This record gives sequence, structure tokens and C-alpha cells, in this order.
Amino acid sequence: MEISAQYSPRQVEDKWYAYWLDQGFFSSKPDGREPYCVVIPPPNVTGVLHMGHMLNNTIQDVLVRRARMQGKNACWVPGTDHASIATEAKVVNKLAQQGIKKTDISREEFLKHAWDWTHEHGGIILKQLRRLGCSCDWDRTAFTMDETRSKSVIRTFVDLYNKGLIYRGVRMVNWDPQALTALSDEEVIFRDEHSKLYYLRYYLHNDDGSGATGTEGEIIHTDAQGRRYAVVATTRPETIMGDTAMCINPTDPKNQWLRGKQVVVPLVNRAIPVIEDTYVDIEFGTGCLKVTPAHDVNDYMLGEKHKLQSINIFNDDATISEAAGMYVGMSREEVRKQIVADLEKAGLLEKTEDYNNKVGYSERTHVPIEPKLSMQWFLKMEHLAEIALKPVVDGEIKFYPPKYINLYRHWLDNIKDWCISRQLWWGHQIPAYYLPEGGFVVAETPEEALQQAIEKTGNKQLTLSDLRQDDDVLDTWFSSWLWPLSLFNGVLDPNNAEFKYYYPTNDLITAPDIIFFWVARMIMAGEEYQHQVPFRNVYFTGIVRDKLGRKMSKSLGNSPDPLDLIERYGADGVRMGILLSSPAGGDLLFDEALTEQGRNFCNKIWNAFRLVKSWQSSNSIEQPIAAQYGLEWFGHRLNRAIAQINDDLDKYRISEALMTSFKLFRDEFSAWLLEIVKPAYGQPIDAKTLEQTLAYFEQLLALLHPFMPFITEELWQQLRTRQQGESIMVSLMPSASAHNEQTLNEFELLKELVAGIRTIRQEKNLSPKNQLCAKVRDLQPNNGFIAVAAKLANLSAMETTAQEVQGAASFRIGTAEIYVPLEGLIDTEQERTKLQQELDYARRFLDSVLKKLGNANFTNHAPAHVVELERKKEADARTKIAHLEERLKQLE
RNA sequence: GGGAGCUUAGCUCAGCUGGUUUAGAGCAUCUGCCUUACAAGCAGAGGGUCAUAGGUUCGAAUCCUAUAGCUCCCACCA
Repeated sequence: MEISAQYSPRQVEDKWYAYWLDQGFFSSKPDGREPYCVVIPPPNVTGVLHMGHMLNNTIQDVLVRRARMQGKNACWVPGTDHASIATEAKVVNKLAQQGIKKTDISREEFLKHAWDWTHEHGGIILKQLRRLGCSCDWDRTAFTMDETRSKSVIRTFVDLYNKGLIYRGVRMVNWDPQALTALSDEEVIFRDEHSKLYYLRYYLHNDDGSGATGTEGEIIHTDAQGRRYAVVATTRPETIMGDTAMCINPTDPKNQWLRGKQVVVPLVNRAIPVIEDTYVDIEFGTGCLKVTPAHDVNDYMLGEKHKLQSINIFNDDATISEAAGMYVGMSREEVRKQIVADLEKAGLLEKTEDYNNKVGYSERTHVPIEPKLSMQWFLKMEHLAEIALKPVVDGEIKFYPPKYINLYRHWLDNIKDWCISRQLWWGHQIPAYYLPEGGFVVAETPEEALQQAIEKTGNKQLTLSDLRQDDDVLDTWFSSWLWPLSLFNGVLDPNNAEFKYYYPTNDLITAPDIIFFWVARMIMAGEEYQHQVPFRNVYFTGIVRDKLGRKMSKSLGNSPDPLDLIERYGADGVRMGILLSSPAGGDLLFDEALTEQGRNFCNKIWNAFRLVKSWQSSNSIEQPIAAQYGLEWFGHRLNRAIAQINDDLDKYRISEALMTSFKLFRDEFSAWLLEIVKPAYGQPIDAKTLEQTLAYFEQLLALLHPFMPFITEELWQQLRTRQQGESIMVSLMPSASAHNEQTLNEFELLKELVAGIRTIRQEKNLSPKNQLCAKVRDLQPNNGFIAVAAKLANLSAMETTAQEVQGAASFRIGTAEIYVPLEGLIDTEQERTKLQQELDYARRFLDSVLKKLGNANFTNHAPAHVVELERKKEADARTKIAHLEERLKQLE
């Protein structure tokens, strides 16, 4: 049957993925083999595949497939994350489209909608991962809100509470006015913003003229009527309704006259005290700071210290509240504009300056966060940070690249308590139950809570309906941090066999932007509950950018659709494209051209297969000496490459490993070996050569399989007769045996020789069909060498010569000189120029070597082998120069 | 404001504890080729004072110092 000249991935991919599933090759059960376990960074349950996932999961699949082929019991556990805030936002939007407000329905109704949404859109991303070829154990698919994971979360919460690590309290937190929930510090992203610094007039209250001492350095502002005022610089004039003090630095000479005074908040006309605190930076602005304890973290701190009143001028959605007394109901942004205009009109705006500052935005909803005082649950981090630092610093967990160790340490050293409560419904509801008479109990179930409540209050009449469970849910990461533990049910049943077998897992592949959110916290949980790391190695991928280095984003429209790419280039092509553009740890500048390269490589493999498959085997032909020589060489070459690939993969240098495999197949196997063993057109091939070639092909496919699972399976299946149930993915990866450098070096010479003759053909415009003759000097080619050269360069003969050959084109390889007699075709002038150039180069080279050798410091200090090497360079250069000079003389 | 990292060919990057013929790869470019597996291909070629300035050393892309530029992370100066 005719095989197409082009590889068509689609049917091949579907066929083999189904086969793998059917054969249960992805599934893993504990057995006597060494386990190799990876847990997927769970994507958002309702998310769709983007380029970041493609990169991340391709790398995981490469590692997992390789481990499996090394005979390990490989287990890659997939799953999804309930993504509390993101999913809730999506459900709220969807309801809004139906005219339903979240506030109009009950929690139960809302959760029903959310589950419907999850079931409808959930898991799409996992299906997409199958298209990519991911060899996950799908039977183990987990969800951060399924029963086991939920119970694990609740049990952990209760345990930490009982250990005194979880507490509840009123704190200044990051408030997301869009999602209407508190956020952790990690969920706030600071962005540079070009804004303005507004200088406002705060008039002295009941100015009786006292205090103006006229001390040196004092700066007293007075208006046209002689009224004195202080000037306060602020970026947020809309918060003046919440001002409850003005603060100066007691050591600030400029503002001594304000000590003990009261000032009037502009527009608001409320008198506030001037307080003193060294916190205020004398150099900044005017040295006068307005204090709004309800809306700024620092002001809150000042407010606590100086026992100031706190006025919350914002509603939860960041519109102005009744408490502000003015502008009620307006948004933050509107008020800013309005109040600036009003201040200006009232003559209370001294001046405005351009100013760059950082504004915190919600990572999820992208709206500016508002510091807000509220009652929240917190997890104490001091102890957890301590236990999480050690394994990374000690190298029990290795980071790739290692620069992240510093980052990790720095974060843990400066860690603050983790705000774990969210004012959302979609998530794990906090297992705290409030008692009718105040206070609360924390328990895994309502029944246990009731029991505790009765014990605590002594009131035996209490019933379940008297208890009110906390409305809040837990931060999504409070479930993710248990992932490696909870996937094998290690939280609820830490002694179960699976958990004991698979935990700790081996490699974690993740993006660096969640090192704190996730990686650090998993280490904490692992150490706290198992006194054991959750994984041994963490590989941080880069961020996927476009080829111009811009982040991929919806608004830029520069992010390709992964499934569309797979459709156009095949899964293997896309995998290769992604891996090639992904140096370890660096950002990935994705260029579709590399995906094209991947597709082209698939085609290359495909066609190599077509060639080999077309050969008719014959037992009656003797193995040609060229084939024998070529096959022997390739064996060494292959072994060296295997060693290289293994080394690269062991160091997580995945793109290098792929590049080595790529070059091995294309350059060494296809361009050299296949050309050497290829029989003449229509002629059969000797059985021995064919068998050995097939064996090499098979090994190459195995090496490539982790990177390109589909095409390698397809060809592996066709290469030889296979039994049902066999697969390359469960075959053994070839291991490296020793290779002989001598053989490899000799072959490199051969390559140069062949290339040199090809170049001469090109220069002289000689058809490859014309046979040439080569004479070699200072080279002792063996029969195999000669046979291969004759075949690939189409030589009638290769003879050794002790001297100069006239009327020949020539080139040099090392000290050897090769002549191709071309009577009448030699352009003497051109030849002379070329030789002269080579000679100049060689002389310059010799000079540099001689300079080195002439330096007594060098010969005395450098190690013997280095000096020896220089002497060899010298000798070689001299030989070469002698040859060139001789040759030039001949041409004269 | 603090910390980390980067700067090598047009682009993206290797170059490990300083010495392997005066720096390598892939892509891109250029030149030949529709040569009987592959034009999604083959055979070749060009292209770099290793950011800059000093220093250490017999010897520096590699180690040290400074400068410039870029990137990332952290941080409560309004």
C-alpha cells in the first residue's frame, strides 16, 4: 500500500489515545516498582486551555512518559480547582444575564446554580489535555470541592484551629469591592499609576493667632484674609470625609506652629486634632499627613496608636456611604473628580502635581482594592514558615532554576498572617458555628458542633437550628495547599497504602507566579502533617509571551488558540514547538514558526519511515562494508546522544534534550546513516543491515516518544509486527552503553571530507552523477571509511598519496590534505586566492600559539596537558602551513 | 526604597568547577538544487572586538569591582 508523503496527525492521534486509554496504560496502582508521581497544578474547573497550560502540561507529560519508560510506576494525577472567586464571579454574571441578583436568592439556590455551571462547563479543560496527549491517570481525577477534598479541608481547618493557629479577628484587610470579599495579600497586584498629588488646605480651627512663634524654619501658610492653614498632600482627596486627624512629625521644624492645634477638614468643615508621630516623613509633601483610619493601612495603625475615631465612608461596593455625609452613593471615581472640582471652587485646593504611585488591584476582578476594617479568619504563619523554609534551604526540595530559593526565603522571612476567609458562597464553608448567646465552636460536622456547644454552654436544650454556621468560605488556596496530601486521601487516612506508596511525589511543574500562593503553602502543609516534603523537585516554567515578548492576553489578541494549533500542526508538532521555545526557567517567547518546525520534524520522521519501510530484505546479499562501517559508527553516536539526553533531562533541561534528539534523528540518522545504508534504487537490502537499521529506528522512536507521543507510537506499531496490548509508551527506554570517541572523531573527519567534495562539486558546477577521484595525504583511511566516502561523495576511488597532486582542487581537514584531480577545471587564480586566505589564517593562528608558548610564565604555570595541547596546535599548524606553501608554489 | 537576575550572531538561547585548534545551536538570511523517503525537503555559505570600563591570572565570555541598560520579585511614604 502506498504511504502518503505527508504525515496526517489527526486520525493517528485519536486512534492511539483511545488505545492507550483502552489498555489502561495511564492507570497506576501501587506495586513493587519504584513510584514516580506528579500531581497536576489543578486548572480552574470552568477554565479553558491556554498556552500556559500547554507548556506546563507538555513538560509534565514528557517527564511522566519518560519515567514510565524507565520502568517506574508512573502516576500523574489530574484534577481541577473550584476557583472560588473566579467561578463565583462567572456564576454571578450568568445569573445577572437572567435578571437574577445574587442578593435575591438564598445560598442554597446560588450553590445549585454554581454546581450546574460547574457540571456544564467543568472539566472541558481536562478533555483538552487529552488532545495534547497527556498521560494522566484519569480514574483519579479529583476536584478541590469533591467529598474527599472537602472533608480534608474541613478537618485541616479544625485541626489548625485546635492547635491555636487559626484565629478570628478584626483587621485591616484587602477588600475587593467588585467581588465583595476580603483577599489575601498575595491576591493584590500593585501597578504603577500616573496619578496626581493634590495639595489641600486645612485651615486652623478657631484661629486665635497663638502659636505662631516665628521659629526659624517654620512654614506658615496664610490666605488673603490672613487666615492660617496647613497644606496636606494626598493622592486620595475623596477620602477626606473619613479624616479624623492630621499628623505631623514632632521633630519637623516646618510645622511646629501646628502642635496641639485643631484643623478643619476642607469642604467637610469638621475640626480634627493635629497629632504627632515620627511615622510621618518630614521630606514628603509638606510634612502634614491626613489620617483616615478606616481607609488606609498606615492610617489605621496611627488611629490605633492615637485612639482616633474611625469613619467608614465607603459601602462594601466602594460607593460613598451615609457615614460620609456628602456625595452619598457616588462611586470612588466620580467622587474624586467631583471633590477636586468642589475643592478648587472653594479655594481649598492649593495645587496639583503629577505623581507616580502604586495602586493595588484585585488579581481576579482587576478593580482597585480598598483597605477595609473587617472581621476575618486568619492563619498564623510564623510556625508554618519556619518548617517550610528548612527543606528548601537544605536542598531536600530542589528548585529549578535555583534562583527561586532566594525569593522563597525572602517571602517566608517577611510573611504575615494569611487571611483565609472570603465573603463568598462558592467554596468550603468555614466550620465555625455561632451560639445563640454569643461565641462560637469549631467542628467538622454540625452534630459535633452541637455537642461542643452543649458542653461549652451547659445548655442541653440547644438544637442544630440554634447554631448558625459562619457564612464565609475559605480561600481557594486553603484547599490547593493540601493537594498532594489530599489526592491520595492522606489527610483523612494518612496510613492508607496508596498514600504511603506515592507520597512524597517527585516533581512539581508550575509557574513561578504561584510560588507563594501554592508551592510554599504545600510545603507547609506537607511538613505540618507528614513531617515530609510534598515533592522532591520543583520546576518553574516561564511565562508564555508572544514573540515580541509581550504577555499573552485577551485584550492584545496575541494568544493563539491551543486547539486550533493542534488542529493545524498536530499535537506532536505543537508540543515540540512549545518545548523548543522554552529554555528552562526563562520566559517562553512563543513563535508559531517553531510549531511549524515541530510539524516538519514529524514529517521528517514519517518519511524516514517510508524509506526504511520500502526496502526489500534479502538474505542472499552480503552486508556492504559501507553499511557495516556506518552502522557501527551510529551505534556509538546513538549511545553518546542517549547519555547526553539523559543528562539534560535529569537536569530538567528539556528543550536541550529535545534539540539533541531532533539533531540525532535528522542529521545523524537521516542525513548520514540512512544515506549510507540505502540500497540502490529498486535493489533489495541485506537482511543484517535492515535489521540493525530497524533496531536503531526503534530506539530513536523510544527516545522521542516522551516529546512526541503520537507519531512515535504510530510508527513503532508499524515498524515491526506487534501484538495487541503492546505499546511504545510501556516499552523500555534505551539506556546508554559506552561509546568510542575514536570512532566518532574518525567519522567527523569523514563527514568533513564528504562535505568538502560536495562543495567542490558545487563550486565547479559538477553534477553529483559525475564520479570523481580523491587523493588524500596525511590520512590513513580504512576500508569502511573509503567505502562510505565513495558512496556519499560518488567517488570512483580514494587513494593515498605522499605528495602534492597537480591540477586538482584541494581542501584541508586538520593536517590532512584532500585533492580532487580536475584536469582543466581548475581556476588557478581562484585557487591561489583561497589558499592564500587559508595560509594567512593558519599563520595568524600559529603566531598566537607561539606567543603563548614563548611565554615562560605560561609554560611554567599551566598544567602539562594544556601546554601539551598548545604544542600539538603548533605542530599541526606548521604542517598545515608547509602544505599550503608547497601548494601555492605549485600554482605559480 | 530593598532584593534577585539578565546583557554572547538579525531573533531566541547554550557555553558546567577559567585552558579542547583565536566562540556554538535552532530559527531567520543568502546561494545552488523538484538528486528515486521527505521542497513541510536536500547541499552549502555568510554573520559575533561575548553590554562598557577597570582589575585578578601565564591565560577571562567564564572570577572580582564599577558603570549603563533591561527584566522580575518584595515593600504601609501619604
